[in-house]
Amino acid sequence: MIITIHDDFNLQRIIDSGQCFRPVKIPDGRYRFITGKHLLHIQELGDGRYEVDCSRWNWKHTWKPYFDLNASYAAIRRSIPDSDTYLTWAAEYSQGIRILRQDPWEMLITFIISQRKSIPAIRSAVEMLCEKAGTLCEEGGENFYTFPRPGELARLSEEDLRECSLGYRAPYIYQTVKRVCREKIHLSQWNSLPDETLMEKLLEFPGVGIKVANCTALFGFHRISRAPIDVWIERVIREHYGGRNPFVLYPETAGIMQQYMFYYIRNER
DNA sequence: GATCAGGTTTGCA
DNA sequence: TGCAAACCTGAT
Repeated sequence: MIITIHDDFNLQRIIDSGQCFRPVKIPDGRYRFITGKHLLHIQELGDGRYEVDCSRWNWKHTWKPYFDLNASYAAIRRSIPDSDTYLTWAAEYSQGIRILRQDPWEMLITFIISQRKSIPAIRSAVEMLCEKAGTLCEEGGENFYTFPRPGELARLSEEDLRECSLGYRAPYIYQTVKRVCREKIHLSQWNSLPDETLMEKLLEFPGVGIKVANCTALFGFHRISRAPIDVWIERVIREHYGGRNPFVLYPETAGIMQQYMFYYIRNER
C-alpha cells in the first residue's frame, strides 16, 4: 500500500535519534519497525510517498499513531525564534525527527538498560532480551520476537538477565519486573497522570533516576514537555547556552527541541 | 591496558 | 545538600 506524508518525516533520522533501539534499516533499503505484535516494512519513494506492507486498518490504527502523524512537527520547528540560533540550526539539521509513541513498559526497561552503555550495546542487549523472553511472532512471512511483557520477563532469573549483558543493571530489571508483577501495575494506566506524578512514580523503580524517568515519560508516555538531560545535552548547555537551561523557553515542546539538539550535537561534522 | 559509553546508587563530608 | 566512587560489559 502507498501512503503519503506531508509533514516532517525522515526514517533514518528517527532511528538515529536515540529514542528507539529495535527499528533497523534492512539491506534492501527498507526500514523495519516493531510495536507490540506488529511488524512494519516501510520504504521511501520520494515526494512524501511511502510503501508500507500493512493493511489500511493497521496503518490508521497502529502505525499512524506510532509515528505521531497527527501532529505537525513542521509547525513546531517554525515556532523556534530566530534569536535561538543554536536550536534553529539544530532543528534545520534534524528536520524529519518525530517522537514515536512507543510502549511505556518497553521504554522503562530499555532506558534502565541504557545507562552507561553505547547505543550499539543497548540495541544488542535489548535484542537478546527479546529473544530470551519475548514471544515469537510471524507477519508477512517474517519471524520476529516481541518485547517481553512483565509476565514473560518474570520467568527469567537474575542470572538469565546477566546473560543479556545487563551487568549491574540486572538486579534493577529483576526487581522492577518483580514489583510490577506483584503489584499488578499496568503502566498504560498511568497515561492520565500529570507529568509530576508520573515522574514521581517512575522514580520509585530501582535503577531509575531523573534521566531514565524523563526518557520513559517522553518516549513511553509521549510527555513532549519532558527534556531528558544527558551528557550530550549537558555539553550543549555548557558550550552553547552559557550553562543556562534552554528548555524553559519551550514548556510545551521541550522534549522535541531536546531531540533536535541531541541529534545535531552527535552528528554534526 | 586504560578509558569511555545516553546513569544510578551509595557513602561520606 | 553536594560530590565522588563504584558498578557490568563491550568497544576503541
